[in-house]
Amino acid sequence: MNYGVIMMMDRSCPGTVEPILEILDGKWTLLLLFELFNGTRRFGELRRKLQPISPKTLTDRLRLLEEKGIVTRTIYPGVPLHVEYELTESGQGLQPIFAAMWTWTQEYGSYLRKEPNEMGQETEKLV
Amino acid sequence: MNYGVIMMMDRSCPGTVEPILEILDGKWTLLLLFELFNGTRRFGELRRKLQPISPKTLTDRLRLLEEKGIVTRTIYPGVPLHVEYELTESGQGLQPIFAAMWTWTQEYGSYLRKEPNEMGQETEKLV
DNA sequence: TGCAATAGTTTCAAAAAATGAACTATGGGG
DNA sequence: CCCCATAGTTCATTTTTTGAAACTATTGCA
Repeated sequence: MNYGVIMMMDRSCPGTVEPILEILDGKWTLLLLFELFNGTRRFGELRRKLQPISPKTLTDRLRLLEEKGIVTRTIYPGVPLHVEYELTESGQGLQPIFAAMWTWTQEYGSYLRKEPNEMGQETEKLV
Repeated sequence: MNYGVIMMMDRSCPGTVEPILEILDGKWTLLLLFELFNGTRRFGELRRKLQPISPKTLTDRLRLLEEKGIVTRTIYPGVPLHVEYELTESGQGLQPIFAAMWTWTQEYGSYLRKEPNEMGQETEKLV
């Protein structure tokens, strides 16, 4: 049973990591970040890609990410005006986390199940 | 602008990673997992450590994690009966994700802010 | 028989998040 | 002076999540 890394982080960790879950939280955040990992995006683009997200939810999310310093918002006046959203350095720095999630899914994703006992895994024991 | 890893994962990724966010989602999940990273825990122990979580929320969380194959539940009859929760292999496999979050926080945590413009960071530009 | 200690469940209320529909703002062109 | 396209905002409603309080179940023992 090797808890190496976590042992190092010990108790200070939950508190340390919580702010990040505030960032990743929310129904659409994940898709939104993936969209932005692939480059600068305009409001309308995001709205189309994340269909059927509501414009309110999209602005809520973007404002939160902006507040946390994850994205920048650049306004281009002119007709019609447009606005571009782009990841900051710390926003791009989120990638290793997603990479780790991806690795986990590769390794253990097949263990996932929705129906209890679907794959004959035992998670309940009577001793 | 180096989107290396994500570029590799491309579009398949959001769908691939989503199941994991289902696991990590929820107000208490993070603390709960940290508690279990440090070893086997009984229901009452978890309840005390996560105070003031309600027993309902705790069972909801544990049942979800069990369903997803992240924890096992072992019942020890006898008086008084007790139940132990323990991470499965895939549950322990979540650690690198937390490690990546921890690294992110070390690197960028200081950029985080609650109040708009608190640290003089520019996230809004007019071009 | 009833109490103690464990691990829950049940029911209902409260709070938080997401949605839908309609509306605002901007400014050049017809 | 109205229209177009952009990027939102506002407000009421629905859905989801969380919580609090009280209750159930098990079983050995006094």
